[in-house]
Amino acid sequence: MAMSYKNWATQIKKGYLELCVLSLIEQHNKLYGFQLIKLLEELGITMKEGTLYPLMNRMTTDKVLLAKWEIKEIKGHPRKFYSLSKSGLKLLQEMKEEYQNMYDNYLKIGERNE
Amino acid sequence: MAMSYKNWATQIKKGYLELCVLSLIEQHNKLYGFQLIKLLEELGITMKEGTLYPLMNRMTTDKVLLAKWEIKEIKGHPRKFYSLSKSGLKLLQEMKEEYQNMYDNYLKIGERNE
DNA sequence: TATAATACCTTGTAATGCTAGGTATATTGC
DNA sequence: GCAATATACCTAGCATTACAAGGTATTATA
Repeated sequence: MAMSYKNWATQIKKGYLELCVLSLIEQHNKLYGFQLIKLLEELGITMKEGTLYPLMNRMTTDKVLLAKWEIKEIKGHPRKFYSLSKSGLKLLQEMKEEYQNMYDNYLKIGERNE
Repeated sequence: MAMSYKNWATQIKKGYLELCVLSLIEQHNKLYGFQLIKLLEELGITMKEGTLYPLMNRMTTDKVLLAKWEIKEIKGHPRKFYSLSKSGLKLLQEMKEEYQNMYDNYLKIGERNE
């Protein structure tokens, strides 16, 4: 048998997670990876490390994000902070519009008479 | 260079298209493939044939959809009509909840004070 | 007799979420 | 002192799927 659509949530997450990550970074100005995972979790959005870190690296390579290591004041593992680049901000605006469009179009399906 | 996120719309479409297709079939009771493409287009949702037909076949194999050929009254190419199975209807309800959840969680990112 | 529209299908490619592992640092409990 | 946990980051490989680009068949139009 194929896979009984247990992975539907996985499918739709592609792209959605990028949108949420960029939105969070926009709101907080800068964030590091582990922090992002925690913040997303608080919002009810699950994102595994194996998903986040490759995503952050891709977006950094593509100059959507700027990355900067920071040594913690006293101790602990260094943190890699991400912030939006100019093109990243522009991309985010486009994503937001597109995402809103998709949601609005979805809602149209249920509409019959008005 | 990687790919400058031209395909973001492609990413997020995974899963979203399944939701829209199932919703449309629910609303119309039964639909055939070509008709679905037209209906989606009217709603502003682009879905290519090379995407739709494999999707319909997957969902039929997985018993989410029931398929039935119909010969047109007089002439023309036969049409394959799809309708929701019992499990398909259940799946759709779950998808709708999940999708709404995702949208609500996304909106939470922007919320600061209330 | 082309061309276009309807209506369905398939092969191959590119892209990515997740599993399951790994490394390193610091704190807490025994 | 030492095991366990938490923090913080990383990677290889797998499974999945939207799309491009091709195809077949039927009917209407120019």
